[in-house]
Amino acid sequence: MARPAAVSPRNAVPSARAGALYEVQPNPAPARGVFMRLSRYFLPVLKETPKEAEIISHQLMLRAGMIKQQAAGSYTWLPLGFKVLNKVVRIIEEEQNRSGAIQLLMPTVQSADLWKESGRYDAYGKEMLRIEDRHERQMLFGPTNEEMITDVFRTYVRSYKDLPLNLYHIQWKFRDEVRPRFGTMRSREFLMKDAYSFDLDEAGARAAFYRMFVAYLRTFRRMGLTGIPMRADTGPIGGDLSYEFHVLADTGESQVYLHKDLAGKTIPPIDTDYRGDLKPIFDDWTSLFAATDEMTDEAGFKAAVPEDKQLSARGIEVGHIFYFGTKYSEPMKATVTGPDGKDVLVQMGSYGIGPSRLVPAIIEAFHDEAGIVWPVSVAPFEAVVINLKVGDAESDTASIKLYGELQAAGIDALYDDRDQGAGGKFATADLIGIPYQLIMPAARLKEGMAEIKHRKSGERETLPIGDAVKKLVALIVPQRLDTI
RNA sequence: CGGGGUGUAGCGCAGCCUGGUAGCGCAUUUGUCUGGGGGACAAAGGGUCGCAGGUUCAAAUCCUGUCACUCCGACCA
Repeated sequence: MARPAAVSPRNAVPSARAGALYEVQPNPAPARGVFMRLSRYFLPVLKETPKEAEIISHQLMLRAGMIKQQAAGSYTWLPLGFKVLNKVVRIIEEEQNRSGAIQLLMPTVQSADLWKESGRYDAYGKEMLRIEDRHERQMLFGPTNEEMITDVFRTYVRSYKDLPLNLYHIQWKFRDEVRPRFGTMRSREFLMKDAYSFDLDEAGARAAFYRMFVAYLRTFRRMGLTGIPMRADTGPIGGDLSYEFHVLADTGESQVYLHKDLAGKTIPPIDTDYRGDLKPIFDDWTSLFAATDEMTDEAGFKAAVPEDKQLSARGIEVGHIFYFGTKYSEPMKATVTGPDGKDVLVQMGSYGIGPSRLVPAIIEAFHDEAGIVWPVSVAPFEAVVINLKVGDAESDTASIKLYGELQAAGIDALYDDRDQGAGGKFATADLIGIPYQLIMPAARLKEGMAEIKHRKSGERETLPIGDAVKKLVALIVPQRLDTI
């Protein structure tokens, strides 16, 4: 958006380039629906819970008509689910772009050759889905893209002046998990945002890491979550630059231990300068203890955190960022010419977020007995107009008018015009988790009154029809969290 | 990959042990009523019982094989 398309990497001046890269970008308007009549929409909700669903998010995603299983660990995203997934993706894109990362798109099916170069073709094991094409060439459905992005990089980038560079894409991946489960929380085919940073030296790589660290804090917060960074295993690379981001939820797959204060910590604001030194923010967050059971144990935790600040919980891993130096640039010979005229191997890092896992993670965090309770920022619809007496001229007219006004006010709204009882409509609205229900009670329309139900609190308020749209806008807009 | 479980109508299930030609609830269709928490009444449609063999006069049911899904464990965004 902000970056001139014609700038050749080769000629780019670092300072000018950095300016373009790290400019704070305005948020594009959220996608709005067209006239969305529920009677004409495709929303196959289920009254009963399919037996295969074990955890609440999986059950609710099936019941709310968000997903349909097609095979073990592989799902169709039905319209409602896809809408949420896209909102999650949009937030990720906004925060990645804001941090200076640049989006591209790499293929899902890759040639085995690249993987042989890095040595991972043999190392990866059965999780990698290997395919043979008609010419009997070895292909694979990508489980990740380090090799490919390194190939892109080495093809075009020659000079240190083109650094720093962070390229990301959001693409479907496939890992042939032995045991997929929990719906899209752990599917074989899954959507992943993976970013890859390229820097001249470790100091640069560290700065790139901090940028992603900050972007991640902001990304999860904007979805209503607190993503807590936890020191993770760095493997053979070593160092301190590997963090997993976990969302706390009872059904989380990992046991996590953390300092209580992390759970309510304020994130870096929208005007955080990504060109500046972000180490203080990193230090601030990482000075408080947080680790998975892979990195610590009960005893270590108790020794590190004062008793009244100890929080032992379950966590869902929703992101992982790490620095791996020259692990791929070395075997794949990705070098740039430094200021001294000598070629150096680029320092790389990679940064993943799983949108298709975030959707169930958000549901794990936000639901009640009646169904999902979406945060506004990722809700499939921000509000639903419930016409309680479809077919009644007065009721229809008033409902359609208000729906139109909501749309005009930029609210992503749904109109429930199904010809059925009130109970069914309420149950559906609650189940699919629309944050605000604008209820049109036939009996009170004559008096010019309507009702707003807050999904989260259950609170209902009756108000003049003329005030309803204004009120909903005032409630919804701040909760989009797109200016925090 | 080791150990269990399950495949019967779109979904949830019964029937299987003790073979006799398939049933319940929800959903769907039509009509009437209803209209503030999955409403009522009436009528209707929908299933080669996962698949392939075998036993038998006869198989959803018994036997063999196979496929799929799923749960527990080891592994993972």
